[in-house]
Amino acid sequence: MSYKIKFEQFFSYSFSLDAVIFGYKEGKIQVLLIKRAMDPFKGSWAIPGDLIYPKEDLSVAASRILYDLTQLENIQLLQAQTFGSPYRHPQGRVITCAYLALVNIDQLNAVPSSWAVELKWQSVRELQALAFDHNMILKSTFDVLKQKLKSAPVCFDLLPDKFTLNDLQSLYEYAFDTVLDKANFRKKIKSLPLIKHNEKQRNVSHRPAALYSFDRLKYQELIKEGIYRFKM
Amino acid sequence: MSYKIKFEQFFSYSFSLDAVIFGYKEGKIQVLLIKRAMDPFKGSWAIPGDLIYPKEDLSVAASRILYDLTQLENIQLLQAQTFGSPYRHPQGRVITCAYLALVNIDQLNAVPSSWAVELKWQSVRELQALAFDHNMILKSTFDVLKQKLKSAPVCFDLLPDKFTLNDLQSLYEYAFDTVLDKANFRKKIKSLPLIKHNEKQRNVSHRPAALYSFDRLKYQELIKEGIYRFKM
DNA sequence: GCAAAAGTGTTTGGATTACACCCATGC
DNA sequence: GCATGGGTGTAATCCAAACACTTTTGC
Repeated sequence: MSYKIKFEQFFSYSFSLDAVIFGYKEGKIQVLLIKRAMDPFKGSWAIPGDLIYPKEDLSVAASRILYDLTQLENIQLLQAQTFGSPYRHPQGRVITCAYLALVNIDQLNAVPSSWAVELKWQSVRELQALAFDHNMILKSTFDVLKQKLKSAPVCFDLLPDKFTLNDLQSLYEYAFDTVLDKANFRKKIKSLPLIKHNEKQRNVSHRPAALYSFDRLKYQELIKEGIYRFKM
Repeated sequence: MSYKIKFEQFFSYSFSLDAVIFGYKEGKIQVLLIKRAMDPFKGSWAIPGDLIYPKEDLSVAASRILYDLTQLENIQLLQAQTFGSPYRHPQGRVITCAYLALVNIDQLNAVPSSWAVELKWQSVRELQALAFDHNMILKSTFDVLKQKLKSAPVCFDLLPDKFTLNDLQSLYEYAFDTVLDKANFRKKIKSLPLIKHNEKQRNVSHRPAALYSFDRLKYQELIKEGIYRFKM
């Protein structure tokens, strides 16, 4: 069988990358959205994303695009699903690959730039209609996040450096839309390398909770020794 | 910031799909490879894959490409990773998305066609150097397969309709490169909806093993009721 | 003292592990 | 009978769930 289409015509696609950035604030997992200054979908909220350059590697492009639109730097991006429905972009065939990252919202300063005129964090369970097929992309990427939360200690990327055990529990409860037993949750995480600080919560009208940090070095050691495997 | 590159120039990529087909034979997980009749990598073994058509959906294209090269039809394909290193294809920028499928080798008849001159099943743990970055693609896709084997009853797609419990155990042992306790393995799978046939193995110089089938309908029911969750 | 949330201990039943043992077939 | 794998039972242990209880803070 031979091609009915000339070889050159195959080179008529475009490829874009979307950076789905997840954070955690006020008990909710939130996603970073930008308001588009250009058509198509001018004025709509969208996941930050743009076309790749000809000689750019995918993950490098994802970082560059995220920086261009939000000024965020040094964020570890992870590949999720690829979307390529022929008519997903009104101006031509654009196949897009979603990347995801988990960040601590308080420790970074996102600023809208390039064609992003505005920027906001929106909780993933209260989303309006987004540009393109971005609702679908978000849903799929959130599923990848949930998978990650079960199998790797990425929850600590979402939390501030110092957090309470109840913060940690609430994060999992929000992510999986369940209620967990406090005592059992604490037993479960006992095997994790956490540092307990002397510091405590302040200005709460109840017993203040202890503050913890995740011991990344110790975690690396445990993994290297092969004794421990994270599982939630 | 504005683009230094004209919009049209972004439409100078090509996009391909690779179909990583896994089977199970002679106690080994095998992958379907084709021998390339064209440059680049003429004569090399490769994962079946080709360029997408302009108006084609990704999964549809993956099925069409698999059919073009191997005559295999009606195979459920599942998206895995996307690979887009700028120089992975010597003739231009080709980003590729890997799909995977699990098949029963004995129940299908793959025939090399189009530019595939030859075809073979090769065990995934004894691979030679493949064309392009296909060794990397295969490794990554095999990881996805292992993930699937843990979380969904896809093992039965690899096995013949009637199989012994030892076949099933050997499959998992090969996939995860471990040795499992027979008695404990059987206890674990007791919760699975298996049909035990009256038939037995033949012409073996030891006690013949009973033959089983996977009860897909019952499995669907169990899942719908939400009582059961597959886990290995 | 009271409300509110932090934090801990105990019991129970089900799953996992290790290991020993019996069974059916061909030769 | 014996070699070869098929197939099962048991006890020890670990783990998860359910739930009750104690502690510390602000007001």
